[in-house]
Amino acid sequence: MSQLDRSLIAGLPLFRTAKPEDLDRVLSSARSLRVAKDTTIFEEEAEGHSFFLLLDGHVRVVKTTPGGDQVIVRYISAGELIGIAHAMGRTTYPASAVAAVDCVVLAWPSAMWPEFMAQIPGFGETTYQTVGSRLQDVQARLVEMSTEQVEQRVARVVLRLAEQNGRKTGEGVEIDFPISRQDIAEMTGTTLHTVSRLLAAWEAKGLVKSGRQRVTVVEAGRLQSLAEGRAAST
Amino acid sequence: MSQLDRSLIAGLPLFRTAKPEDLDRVLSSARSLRVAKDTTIFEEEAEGHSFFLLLDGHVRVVKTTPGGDQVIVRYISAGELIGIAHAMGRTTYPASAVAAVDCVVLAWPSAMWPEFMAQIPGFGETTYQTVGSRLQDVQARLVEMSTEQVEQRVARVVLRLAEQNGRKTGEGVEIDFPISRQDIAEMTGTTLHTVSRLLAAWEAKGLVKSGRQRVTVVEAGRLQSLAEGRAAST
DNA sequence: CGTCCATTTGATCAGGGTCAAGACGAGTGG
DNA sequence: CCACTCGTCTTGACCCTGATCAAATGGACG
Repeated sequence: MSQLDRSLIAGLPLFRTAKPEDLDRVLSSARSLRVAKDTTIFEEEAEGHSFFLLLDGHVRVVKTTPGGDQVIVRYISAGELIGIAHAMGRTTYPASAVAAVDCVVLAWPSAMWPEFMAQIPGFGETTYQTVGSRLQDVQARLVEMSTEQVEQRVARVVLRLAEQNGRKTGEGVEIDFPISRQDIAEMTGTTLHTVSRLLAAWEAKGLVKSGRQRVTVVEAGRLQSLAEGRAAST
Repeated sequence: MSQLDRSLIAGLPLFRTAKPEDLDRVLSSARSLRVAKDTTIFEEEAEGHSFFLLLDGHVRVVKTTPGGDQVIVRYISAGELIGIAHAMGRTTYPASAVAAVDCVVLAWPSAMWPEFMAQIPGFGETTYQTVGSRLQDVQARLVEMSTEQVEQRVARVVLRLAEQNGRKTGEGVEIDFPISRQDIAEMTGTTLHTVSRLLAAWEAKGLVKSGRQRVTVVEAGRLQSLAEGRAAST
């Protein structure tokens, strides 16, 4: 159990205003763990004994219905906290977290949450803003689900993922973790069949390139037009 | 501008742990206003100069899309705060608030928010829990929108409204503010036509009673079955 | 009594879900 | 190195839920 290096977390917005000795204290109580692709970090409804900081990788947050349907609530990328149910006065996790790729996370017992809140300058403020912006985000998606056609929703999701987790390649911006048609369907409330058809149609028009668990946005502008409901010309 | 009475807010969870002198301070800086039915309290996107406490009545929180569609994000009932964008680091309101009935609200300038947070014991904690539970709620609705049929969603909304804002009558539990088919449609992502047909069908089966801007749940149990996707027998 | 909404209800139709097969590709074990 | 297998993706056919279009009815309120 060697001491983790301060530089791991020093650059994060979350610890922007923390003092160096705070960082050391935070790290000394952290367990760091490696999480293999497709492994569950924590399960919906389970006792929320820990909270986590994603150091590297991508995690999807998933809710499962009694009927067995899954919905991907959001993707988390490196630098963000996961499992902060505690911050909202919950004792169980409201959703499951699954590694979309091999990940590295830091974990702390939830019992330490109050200590972090009280002792690390800016920590509380930042996390509450995070919760607030997640609320904004989910509300916006609720509106989209209520008012938009499937094609618009899928276009939006693909654009957002490319924006937030994109890697520039020769052909455009590629979503930099493996994402299946099924995953996109679970983010947009449709089926993998419909997603497949849409991506095929877009590819034919040159808007995207895609393959097995891989999507690249080629013409963001025209995809944006689709997302906004104006039919893309040509 | 007479001093407001302490008893107006003394019973609220929000001020549960506040001291009497805090209550007086809070009230002395409050404007109280009467808001007529269908009047807008604040407008989406507008500068968030005030936050509000709903003392009496019901308020609906509405988002409007560029295309002009409206979505009712939630209903607020007496005792809750509205317009707390500030708590989440926003400067503009993320949605509009409209009085569903004649209302009474207290208003404070947003500039006082930090003061409330710092000086009133329990205030910060309670509001953050509120934000947290709204996030939970919206996420749950996102899952429903993604996975359930229209009939289930409408059944759920009617049940929830009756539960949270119900008044017991001779026939069952009546939602105690005027609510149109259009309103229900805007909460469930469907059309007033479909809502009308569903309510008519349910009424024929004795599950509900309804009329102009009025809905009464008669057989909550069987409606619950519908909400959960099991077809209601008979 | 007239006007304005909310509501109802019928007819039509299309977006997209469901069902069914197959093709493709990546990893595995022999 | 190759055959096999399993999971992802594609694509066609069909059909159902619920949106859209259109009109009429009925209360509530001035």
